[in-house]
Amino acid sequence: MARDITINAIKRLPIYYVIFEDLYARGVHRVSSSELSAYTKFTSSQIRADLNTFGAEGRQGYGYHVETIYMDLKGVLGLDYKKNLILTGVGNIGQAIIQSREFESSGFKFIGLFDSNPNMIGLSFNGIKVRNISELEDFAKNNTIDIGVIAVTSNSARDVARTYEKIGIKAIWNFAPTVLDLDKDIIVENVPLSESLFTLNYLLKCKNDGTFTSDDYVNRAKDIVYDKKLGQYRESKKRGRPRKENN
Amino acid sequence: MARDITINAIKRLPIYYVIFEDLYARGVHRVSSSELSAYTKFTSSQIRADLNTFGAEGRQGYGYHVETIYMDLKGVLGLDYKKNLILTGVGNIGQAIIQSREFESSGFKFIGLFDSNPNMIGLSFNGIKVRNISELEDFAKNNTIDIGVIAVTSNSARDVARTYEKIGIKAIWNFAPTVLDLDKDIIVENVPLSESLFTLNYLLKCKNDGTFTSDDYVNRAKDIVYDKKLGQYRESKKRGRPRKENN
DNA sequence: TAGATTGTTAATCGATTAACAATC
DNA sequence: TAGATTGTTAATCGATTAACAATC
Repeated sequence: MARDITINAIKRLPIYYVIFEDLYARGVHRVSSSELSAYTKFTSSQIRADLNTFGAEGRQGYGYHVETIYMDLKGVLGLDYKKNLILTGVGNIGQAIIQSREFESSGFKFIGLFDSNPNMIGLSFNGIKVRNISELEDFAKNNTIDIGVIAVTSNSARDVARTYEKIGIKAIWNFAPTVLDLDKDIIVENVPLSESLFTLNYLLKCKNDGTFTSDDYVNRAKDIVYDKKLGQYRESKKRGRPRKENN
Repeated sequence: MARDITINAIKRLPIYYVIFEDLYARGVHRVSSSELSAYTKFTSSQIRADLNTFGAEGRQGYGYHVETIYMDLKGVLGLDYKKNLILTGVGNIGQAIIQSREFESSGFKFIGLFDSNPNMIGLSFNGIKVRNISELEDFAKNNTIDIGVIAVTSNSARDVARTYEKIGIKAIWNFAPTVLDLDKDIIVENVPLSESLFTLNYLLKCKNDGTFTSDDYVNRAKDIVYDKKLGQYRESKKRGRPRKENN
């Protein structure tokens, strides 16, 4: 039976997908939850629970059939059909995304590129011509767009987002460090580059500080909890079923 | 008194920092937890609790003094002193990172760029020459490196990581979609681009599916829980102190 | 002062996990 | 068969949040 699924579990599914894609490409046929645990650092219990959320079936004594689960995950995540993407802002990040081969095998295809810089307009990337952003509305009338990517600088991100909203785009992948204030029914996924760097730096500082005494805390294999009574950071207690007493 | 702090709260601190930086730059002097709630979609309770984790002081009836908290956050996150970065892989993503102005004001400074492509070696970005990656070990002997950035393709990411490990780098910002298997005392922050796109796509699919009936679920202002009894997704119940009964 | 807003507590839900029966 | 590993339950800890006294 399907189990409870939460946003936390949803965010782990792509992680499993990437691993299964790799296993499949390498010709691995079966994998157990404890092997997956080694790859992900999640507990094997959690992995079994997560895979169960979408009805993945393993076999006792065998584990999971890589191809089956890979295809299941493709289906669940919607990576088994074609998605049309457009991108605005053909700068460095934009070009990196367009030219990445990472997304093709999961059905993502760029069909339009836009920029406001006259030097960029007319150039081609991956066989796709860069158009003036003013042509976006017309383009949208003649093409089905599933996802809009924003790869412009912070200043113009809001304008681009509003244009996307106007032409009916319902999903936005945003690389600008800007909070977009859009209609509620538009899904936005931000890629918070600086936040990621700041977190890294903070953990490094804590390590150098001696704020954390175990490397496990820093690597976040374990959760960190500040214990008021101890007056210091400690590994969080395991949630879940308590370990059996040894007598 | 300092409150419990966990990895979840730590990850929110950079979010607050970015907001306070923006408020400060715009000359805003004070901000209340409920205003911050509007920006972040976190509850004002959570914001007050989070700011308390590092001893930030607000004033009743006034809120938080923007400059004070901004400077406090800088100190807490270690963004008030200089960090030396090197980067390997001066491709599109690499160039995007080097040329971003986003990190400078928080003390991050690139001091070395490396690549294995002969066409890149010798070029300069932001006044920094690209060196052959074979020079990295020597470079490390003569320079203090705080953070190593990996912006190469998946194939060579593990090699670069091992070189970083060898020369004693303790913090790695990894853009390659590759799990790095490094010594426990090295902190790795991955930037999982494809996972982010896959999550976006999944939420879009669920929306189109009708799997979620409220836009709030999709935008994740609310947590999503699959309720077995209802047989459908619903908003998760509020944790925390229960609402007072109205009689 | 009156109004606003913090700091903190008390309470609850959900995430997580060890165990183990089931079974391939 | 014997061994391995799943699927699921039962249990617990932590994250979260409404409330409200304190106080600027």
